[in-house]
Amino acid sequence: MRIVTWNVNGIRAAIRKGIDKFFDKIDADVWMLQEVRCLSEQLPKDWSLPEGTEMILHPAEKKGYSGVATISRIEMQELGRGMKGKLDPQDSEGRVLVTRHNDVVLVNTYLPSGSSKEERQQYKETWMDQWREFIRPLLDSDDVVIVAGDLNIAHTENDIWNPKGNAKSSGFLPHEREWFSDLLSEGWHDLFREHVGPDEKIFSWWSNRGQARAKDRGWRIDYLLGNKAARERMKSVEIDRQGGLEVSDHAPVILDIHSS
Amino acid sequence: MRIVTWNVNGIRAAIRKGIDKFFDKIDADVWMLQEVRCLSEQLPKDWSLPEGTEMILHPAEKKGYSGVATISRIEMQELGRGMKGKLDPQDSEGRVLVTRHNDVVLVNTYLPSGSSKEERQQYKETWMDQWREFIRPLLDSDDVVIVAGDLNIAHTENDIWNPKGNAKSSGFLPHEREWFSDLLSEGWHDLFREHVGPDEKIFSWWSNRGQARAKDRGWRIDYLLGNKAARERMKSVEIDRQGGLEVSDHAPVILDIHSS
DNA sequence: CTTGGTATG
DNA sequence: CATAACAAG
Repeated sequence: MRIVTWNVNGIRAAIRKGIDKFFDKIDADVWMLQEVRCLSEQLPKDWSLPEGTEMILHPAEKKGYSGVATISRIEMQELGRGMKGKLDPQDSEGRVLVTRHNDVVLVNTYLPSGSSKEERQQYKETWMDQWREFIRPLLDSDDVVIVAGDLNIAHTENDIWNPKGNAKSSGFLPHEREWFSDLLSEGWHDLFREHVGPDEKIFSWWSNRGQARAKDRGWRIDYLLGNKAARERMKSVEIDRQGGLEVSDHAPVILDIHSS
Repeated sequence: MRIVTWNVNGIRAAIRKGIDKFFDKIDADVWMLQEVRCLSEQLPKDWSLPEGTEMILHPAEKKGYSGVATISRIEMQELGRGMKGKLDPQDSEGRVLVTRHNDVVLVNTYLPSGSSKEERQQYKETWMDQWREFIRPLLDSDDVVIVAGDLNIAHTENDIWNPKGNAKSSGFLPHEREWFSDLLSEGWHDLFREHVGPDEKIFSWWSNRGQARAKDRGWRIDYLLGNKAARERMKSVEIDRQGGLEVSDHAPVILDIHSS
């Protein structure tokens, strides 16, 4: 079974740039997309989902902003939207979508960015704490649980091109990195990192400014985190850098798990 | 002496699309541009005016909106901005710029559009009346006086592709057309119309919607109006339809006058 | 630098 | 349908 997370940075732009080619090429069972920036009714009329798939789209209330969607070619059951917490009980920003696909539970997540203003950084941090609480009960499930998406945090110095220069950047602040470490201490597995080992510097996002993409000045902020059952079923994880060139400023992160 | 009026629909876009080619090709002494939608400091750093010319730019206060500019390769003296009336004494929308070029006085005008909402139609009509008062004293000048620009009104049935279907459209309302007739009764000469005669249907603007440009479904709303002295010096007037294809949704209107 | 929304024409 | 500002990332 193949599961992918991808921040598409506007699904309509992604469609124009040929996202379909990647749907075909990567041939996944489930796609968790973030930042779709689109309501269902805004999808181009002449576009259709990959053959045999269905999509659950959970948009933000604000048009053209945020929003996640999960596309599946295996039976999909919606388990919920949002975190039911006090911060944003209706998940008006379209950031969390939970689905079940047989014995696999997926939490498609788009964690807020804090880089625009201090107020949003505060929001991000409150959100982070609430999300950690929200996913905690899933840790001990016997189901394969994968919480994945754009978490807007690079964890280690090997998850960012220039750790020194970004020590004060939102997304690489010491307490954000600690929060991430705590998450792993609780029992979540950073599947890509565990698959490739601690030393690889491989990124999933590159700024559009300057020559960041060409010079591979990126960050790894797109994750697949798994519980014990997921870790045991993991076969391989890779990042398709090509998708981060042609379609989005993020690359798809691809997980293969052994069948049950 | 060659004098041109042209609504460029954003001078920065016009520069990208090759307005310089038209500066060279048409080789005018004075250009009256409307809808420059630009402050001086926003002009591209790598762009320069045609050799030997100077420009007076009178922008709107609101960024990216309206604004007129006059470019001259002969000595130019600024006579004033705005109409000094009560409607908009500072001409905050950048709609009127008066210049002198030896014995020629030019009133570069961008008359408000009324098509967005009724409130703007009211504004347009008040503006029209005030402008007529403003230019009236220039009628009896011994100088050549040319009031020109985008007047946002098609005068006769030969100034619009579909007079029947537009009888209720702002820009072709009966009272707007009457206002135009009154202007001519006062003594202003519609130089293009007097040059080509009453029967020609030649337009200066085409909507960007549909196939209006391809099907020549246009309006003549860009004018050069002259006083008696101007009428006597008139040699020819033509509309360069090519400029309305390659650079703007409006075409340049070109006046040649005999030298004094 | 790019997305998408909006105001204006 | 196009220009340009803007908010957001």
